[in-house]
Amino acid sequence: MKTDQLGDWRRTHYSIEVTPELDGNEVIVFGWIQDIRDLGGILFLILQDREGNVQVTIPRKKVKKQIVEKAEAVQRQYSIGVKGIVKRTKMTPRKVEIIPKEIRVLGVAQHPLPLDVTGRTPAKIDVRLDARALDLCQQENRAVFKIQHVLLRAIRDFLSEKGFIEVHTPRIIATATEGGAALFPVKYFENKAFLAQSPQLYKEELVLGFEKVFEIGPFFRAEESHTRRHISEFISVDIEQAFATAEDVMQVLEQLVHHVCEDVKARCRRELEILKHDFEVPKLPFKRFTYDEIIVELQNKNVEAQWGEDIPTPALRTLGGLHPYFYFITDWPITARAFYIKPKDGNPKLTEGFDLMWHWIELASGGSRISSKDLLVKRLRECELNPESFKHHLKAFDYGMPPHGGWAIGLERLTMMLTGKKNIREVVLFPRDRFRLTP
RNA sequence: GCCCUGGUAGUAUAGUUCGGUCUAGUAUAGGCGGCUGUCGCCCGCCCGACCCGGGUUCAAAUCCCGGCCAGGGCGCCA
Repeated sequence: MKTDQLGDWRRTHYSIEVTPELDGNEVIVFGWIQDIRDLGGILFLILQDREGNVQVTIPRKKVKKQIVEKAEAVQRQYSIGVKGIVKRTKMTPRKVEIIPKEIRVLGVAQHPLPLDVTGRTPAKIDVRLDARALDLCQQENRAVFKIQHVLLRAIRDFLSEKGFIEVHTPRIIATATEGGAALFPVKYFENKAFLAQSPQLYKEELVLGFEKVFEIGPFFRAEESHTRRHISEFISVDIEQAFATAEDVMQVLEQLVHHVCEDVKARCRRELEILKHDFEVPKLPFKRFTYDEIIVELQNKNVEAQWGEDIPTPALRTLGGLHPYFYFITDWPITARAFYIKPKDGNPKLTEGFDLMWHWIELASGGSRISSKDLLVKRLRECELNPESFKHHLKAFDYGMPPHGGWAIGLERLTMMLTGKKNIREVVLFPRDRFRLTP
């Protein structure tokens, strides 16, 4: 089918801005055909744009032949423009409809479509992700990312207000020796390089010049994980602050979470309604449990949890049942934390590291950092890492490294919490996981 | 990497227990026709599928073996 030119048409209103008060006015709307109901003498087109939808009503005998021809030619998901007169009516849920004066078909769709755009026959996640661009035309799926957008803005506003400066550290790094997660290797001219798994070392170096920094960006982990909460490419929100303790940055974190919950609740009422999801704004301060307290609690429940180890997933699920909201786990054993986390004064078996939990999900982790070069070198060796590989990083500790601390929160996990989605893939536009590299 | 479950039209499902009733049912999408107030419109007709390979059997969507793919869980995971 031949499409029309956009010409001099420009949108005057989004679908939801077409209200009964505009009765009699001429509007131009653009969008996609979501549904067609042809009753014979009268034909209804449901036009959807990113904000919602509006009905275009075509009484066959009362409008020009050109309009009837266009209306009969369109199918679901065609993009069209409609210039028409707004009519107040009792016949539609939104009490308004548009009687077209002209329709322009701007984009055609191949049928059958890979999934039902009305959502009446819901497709499975795998099918949806294969046709993600189309999947995101459904308002429920779009609502997730509108919420994420508001969330990101709230984070930036909050941290900027608190005096943090937004920075960007390299995604391409030289050494794979930070320990922990597996890295993706990349070819870097004649050298081997890796995709960064975190901005940790860089953000620590940056507290020298900037004192308080934050970064929001993607990081990469080549883990074999196959769960609903792991992906290979994820967005991390990181902060690092000079002259601060673990408790100081925990307060920044809980205030941030509180702030974004309030903000999303206030600004995304419609999206939350679409998602049929609600949450309580958490009270401050969040509960704090030491690692020891948690281990005792688990042992009292006869759940297996070895002191000194990370808490196994089944045990975390139990914890989620016992503490069904936000809480911190503090004072982790040194054996379960990264080399740069500061050991606790007076008890070198423990650290000033913490995790922020939401139910059984690890939302964020952070802590005070080691600021003494000698101690950092000692810890590297204990963790069987080669200090030589960290020589550039260690240099920063020769320039007056202050006591500092920070944390990292997984943006997708926070989005899951705010949207009620149970699979992290739902809150990533084009997720990358162990078995998915496209689209 | 390990374990569990699954793979039936474009989509979503029934059928697999215990092989034959399956010429594989249903809904929705798509095609044609009808209908002037629908809003999951309705009515009639049509189109369209058993993941791939091998095996057992008179007979396989159904049982067995191998493969591929997917979902979930575990481990791993700053």
